[in-house]
Amino acid sequence: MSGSPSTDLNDERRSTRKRRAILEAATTAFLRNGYLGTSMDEIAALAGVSKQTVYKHFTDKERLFTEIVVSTVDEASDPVYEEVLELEDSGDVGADLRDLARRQLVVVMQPRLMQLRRLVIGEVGRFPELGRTFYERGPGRTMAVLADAFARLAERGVLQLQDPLLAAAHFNWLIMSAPMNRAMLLGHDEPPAPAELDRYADSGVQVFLAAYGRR
Amino acid sequence: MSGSPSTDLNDERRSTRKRRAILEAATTAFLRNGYLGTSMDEIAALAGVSKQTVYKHFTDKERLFTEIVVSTVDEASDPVYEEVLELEDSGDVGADLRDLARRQLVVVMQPRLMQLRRLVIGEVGRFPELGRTFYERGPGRTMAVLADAFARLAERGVLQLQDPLLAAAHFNWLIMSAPMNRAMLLGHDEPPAPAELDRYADSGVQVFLAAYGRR
Amino acid sequence: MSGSPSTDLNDERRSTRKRRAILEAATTAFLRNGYLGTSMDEIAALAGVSKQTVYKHFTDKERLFTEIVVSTVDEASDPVYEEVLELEDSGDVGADLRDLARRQLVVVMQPRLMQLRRLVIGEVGRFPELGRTFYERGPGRTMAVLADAFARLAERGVLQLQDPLLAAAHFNWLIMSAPMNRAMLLGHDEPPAPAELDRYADSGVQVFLAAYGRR
Amino acid sequence: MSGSPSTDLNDERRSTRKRRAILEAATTAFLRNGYLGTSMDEIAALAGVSKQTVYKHFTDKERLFTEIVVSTVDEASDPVYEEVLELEDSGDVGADLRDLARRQLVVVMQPRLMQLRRLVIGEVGRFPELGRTFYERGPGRTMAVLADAFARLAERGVLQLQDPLLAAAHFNWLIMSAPMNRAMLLGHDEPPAPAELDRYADSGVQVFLAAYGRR
DNA sequence: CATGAATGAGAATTCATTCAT
DNA sequence: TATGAATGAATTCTCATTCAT
Repeated sequence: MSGSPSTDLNDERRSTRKRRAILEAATTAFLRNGYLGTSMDEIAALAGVSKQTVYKHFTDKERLFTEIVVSTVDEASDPVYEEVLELEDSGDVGADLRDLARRQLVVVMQPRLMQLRRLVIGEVGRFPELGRTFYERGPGRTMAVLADAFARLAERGVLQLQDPLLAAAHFNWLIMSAPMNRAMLLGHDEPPAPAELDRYADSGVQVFLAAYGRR
Repeated sequence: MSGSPSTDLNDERRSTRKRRAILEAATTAFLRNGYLGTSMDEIAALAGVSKQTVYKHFTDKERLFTEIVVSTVDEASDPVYEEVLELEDSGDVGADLRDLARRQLVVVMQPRLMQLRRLVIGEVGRFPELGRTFYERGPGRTMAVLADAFARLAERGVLQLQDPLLAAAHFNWLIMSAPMNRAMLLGHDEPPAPAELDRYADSGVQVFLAAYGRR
Repeated sequence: MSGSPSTDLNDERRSTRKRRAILEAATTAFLRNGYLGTSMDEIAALAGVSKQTVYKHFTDKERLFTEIVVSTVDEASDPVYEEVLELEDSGDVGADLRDLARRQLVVVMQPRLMQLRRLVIGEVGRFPELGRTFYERGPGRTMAVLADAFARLAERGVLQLQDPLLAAAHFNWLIMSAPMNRAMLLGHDEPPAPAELDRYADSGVQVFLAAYGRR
Repeated sequence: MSGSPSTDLNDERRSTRKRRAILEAATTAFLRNGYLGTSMDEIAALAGVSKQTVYKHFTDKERLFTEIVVSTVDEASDPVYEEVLELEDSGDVGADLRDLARRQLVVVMQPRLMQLRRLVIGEVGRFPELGRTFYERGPGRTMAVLADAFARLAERGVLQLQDPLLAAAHFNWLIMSAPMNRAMLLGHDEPPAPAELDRYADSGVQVFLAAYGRR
């Protein structure tokens, strides 16, 4: 029963709802127009709240910016990270790695992540810590777990390698650099055709295995 | 003859000198602070000329920006391109490719080029054609000549490959991606230690040859 | 109940009050100094509001300008138009027309209308639609109703005419052109002496009736 | 004889040629874009001379402006004035006046004169003396000679009138006001069709004669 | 004498941030 | 608490006029 819920609860919910609306609006705007290219007015209008409310929640344009960047970095890179964690040894390394590579590429090439990458790179001068954050929670973290996985596979004799981290880097960039650099500079913001991505993934794995596979 | 030089010549020289001063100032400023983060006042002051003079020479902020970007792209990517052209077959492919890779890395990792890359990537939304220009005159061109060179080596049986362009992409990114992505995001704008670069180059070539070298 | 009025109402009133203040300031400034000769700073200062507020209400200098011109045109020409609507046949056409002519002249020669006319004419190149608006809602409309009235008088045999619109034009300009052209070019912005206006009105009507009155 | 003409003469001619070029350019620009809407740069460029040269010849923007306005007023109104001077009594006043009216309308409605009229009217606030000049050398002068002519015709009994100046005003505006007001506000800058002008002229004369012709 | 540059200011417009209601 | 207004400065661009060469 109860009847109308307490005003406090309502307020709290309204507040968090607004907060989320602001975060979404800010993310959209910043990803599209960059830090300087986005105005607080724009964000407030897009979120459907007053500017005051924006400031109440985030004190600062800088603060709002770093907040949305950090949370978008996490949100976008977690799936990539988790893919790697799930890497299993089915007995056919080639198949396993191809599978991993394909899935990773799909996630990494999502428009939102591409835009985020551009945003962070473009603002490295102004916000160096955001670059570091992006690197560490993104490629850095991915390559670190990948290195762990490779080390385990090497112990079992499935791969042959001295430096797991180097191997992880090679794997990572062999697969992603070509499409990513194209997308980054050519502005292909629709995710590339899956078939094309698969080709990149498969040929990358092939090169990787020629160097690191069992002879 | 001789005596004092003609006024016309002086004027012409003064004009081109100023033009160059503006270009340099603009390049410095844009590379450091981005498109929106740079004001025309700043550029004029840095160049030691009046704002009018800037506008007389370049009509527009946009125009000035694209001009400096395009010319910096050329200036910075030409050396990379020429390295590849000079690739010769000394009988030891490994040595040849290592040599090429090392030299390429040094040029590509120059701070100025890194900043330019950041600048262009950060402004792809506002200036898509600059992204295309950068890609085509930069990595695109490099990989195209590299593919040609690889095709020749394959004809002589020195390399084994089906798709020269794919091989070129693999070579290119195997060598450059790791340090470049670090530098791009971590803002290491001093060129990385040569020894470190050499390691990246050598290990990249090793992987490449495992896949594409004669068995 | 009652007590202090609600904030919403206050806001609304404050907002519309400011809006009106801006419109008045803009009208004054534009009428006095023309479109280019008036700055937004000036208008804001004159209205006692901030520049932002001006822009919030009107987006644009152009928009503000056209808005004040259109509304001033209406406000100034409506009385002229209504004079004509009230034209009645008292049995003495001469007296009726003289009366109409005198009253019309007084309204038309008001300083504000003179300045508006100058403003619009001077900006016809930049704002052609304003010229059209002025013509249609001003002399065009007046002459159209006048033509109707004349047609009715002709039906009753009080006037003799073939082309009511032509007769209306003759009436209109016979009465107004002489003083209007003087005022327009000589800048007499104080309304001319009524006695003088009456002479213009009466002699114009006399000529008109010589041509269109019953013989 | 002679050979190459003296440098002095050449200079002088070059100078006057440039002066004329500047005047033409300024006239074009001012008539098209108004006083504030025209920049000295624009004029210099249009005249194909340097800004310095413009200033050497005319000291000031104001001076240049008043100069071109005054000379354009004369150049444009002289023909109107001369038409009236040539008014002769052929025995058929109606024909004579119709002839005069038609010719006057054609001259007065020329685009250049329309633009000049707009320009002067629009700038009356800034340059009141130009308004006066325009009035005096334009309609004022025309009506003055017209009044003289009418006085002579009245002496010979061809017209009946008390106040020649008033009759002249009536004649003048009866004929010109309708098309001129349309053109002034509707921006018809191509001269109206001659047939249409003739209708205005003829009907105006008809009304005039009904009032001032011999009974 | 004429060209390019400089000056110094002022235009329109926008912004981040803070009051007042 | 949230809205409209204000602040105060900055930005791009343009202008009339004057030096210097």
